[in-house]
Amino acid sequence: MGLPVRMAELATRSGLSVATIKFYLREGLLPSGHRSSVNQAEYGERHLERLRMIRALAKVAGLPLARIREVVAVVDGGGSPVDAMAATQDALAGEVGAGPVDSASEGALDRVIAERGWRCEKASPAYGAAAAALAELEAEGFGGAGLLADYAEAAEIVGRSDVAAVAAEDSTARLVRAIVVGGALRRPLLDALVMLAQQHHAQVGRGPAAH
Amino acid sequence: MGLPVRMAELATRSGLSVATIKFYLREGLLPSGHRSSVNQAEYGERHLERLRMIRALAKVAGLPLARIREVVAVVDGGGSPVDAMAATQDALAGEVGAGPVDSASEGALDRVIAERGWRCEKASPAYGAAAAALAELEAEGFGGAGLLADYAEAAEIVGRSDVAAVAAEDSTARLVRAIVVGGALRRPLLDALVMLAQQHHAQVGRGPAAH
DNA sequence: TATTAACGGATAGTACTACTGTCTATTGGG
DNA sequence: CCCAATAGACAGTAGTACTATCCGTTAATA
Repeated sequence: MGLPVRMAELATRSGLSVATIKFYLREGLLPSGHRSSVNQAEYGERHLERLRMIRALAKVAGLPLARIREVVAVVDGGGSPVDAMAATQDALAGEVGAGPVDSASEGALDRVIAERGWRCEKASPAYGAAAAALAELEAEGFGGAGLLADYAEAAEIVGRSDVAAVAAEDSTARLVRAIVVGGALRRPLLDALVMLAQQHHAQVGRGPAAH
Repeated sequence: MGLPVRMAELATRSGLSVATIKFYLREGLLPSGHRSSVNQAEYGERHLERLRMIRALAKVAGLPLARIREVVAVVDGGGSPVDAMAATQDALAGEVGAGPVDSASEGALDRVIAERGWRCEKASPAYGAAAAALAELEAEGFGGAGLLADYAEAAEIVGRSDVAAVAAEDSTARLVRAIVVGGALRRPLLDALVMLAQQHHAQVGRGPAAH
């Protein structure tokens, strides 16, 4: 009943097919098991955890396997927490920064960053993604000034809460894992909660609900 | 210099290839131009706008074309604002609800919804997505009670701001467009701002920056 | 008016991602 | 001793998002 186990049981425990696990091994997402002979290997708790992490990052956070590989490399690599946050944000922000830079929206972004006294990296993909998203919103005609301020207020709450949650971890390994996995998994939660709040405010805006 | 124009100029103005525009026509993402003969059609401002909208939804919001088709159908179809919000949330939430339902995390979600007095649809994909994301977070060991409350607070700010921004629209057509396009494009902005806030709080947490 | 470039429409092909299936040589467990 | 399981290699598949080519027609131009 206890680990370590062989391939077949790893597959049943994880709910994945043997073929898929082999694929993840080939792709460098899952480390090899402990080889006990030329055609036998044993897999432990960490392999099961890793598989759950891969599935969560792929299905919940929607990351492509190439990004997940970068992210698990940081978890495995024993990098610093700062490295872990940078790698996670790189994975989540994607290649967004390549869009056309709109100086007006970048100005608005810089203004709200200055108002809040945020210290953040202008060269980071997160900054590029924010500028690109804001430029696109304004190009489509939705760029209210109050909106950005409200969003920054909400982002401040979430960012503070995230850092506080992560700072409670004791070991560096757990801290790095919390930054990476938490960073990727908290985002869909926030997005879904925003949709629920929209539902509520849309109803309230139309007057009290009919029973 | 003014519109209407023919295919070649629509391509240069939109920055897309003729082949890509033909593909979007085939896929029902872009309505046909006004036919002036059996092999001639003229495209107007709305086609250019539609192309910008498709690119924004695809590249900024990261939606697959099948979702974009649903979304533009609502914009074109003259549905009610409620329909528009439902369709937008369906497109953004995806098929997340299919995950294993964890009753503990669903209880925590219901509790925070009740605390805030939110009126929202438990059958909506947004609720399913929130429950799934929360269950996954707890499965990975990151489920602090304070975190969910903070997230709900942030979501409330954003949801209120979104509804207020959208309510300012005058015509129903513009309102529907604001709900759909705004709903899809504001999300990456919030996500990027959260990452910037994380950067800030991570630095503050480690003491004042070295110059 | 003759020509040619662009047009709409159809079909086929390509690049990429994420698997899935099959084959082979080996070997541990019954 | 034998057979199901294994590691490893490689080919194949399904889905998404285009991209290229061809065809018959026609608008613009020389």
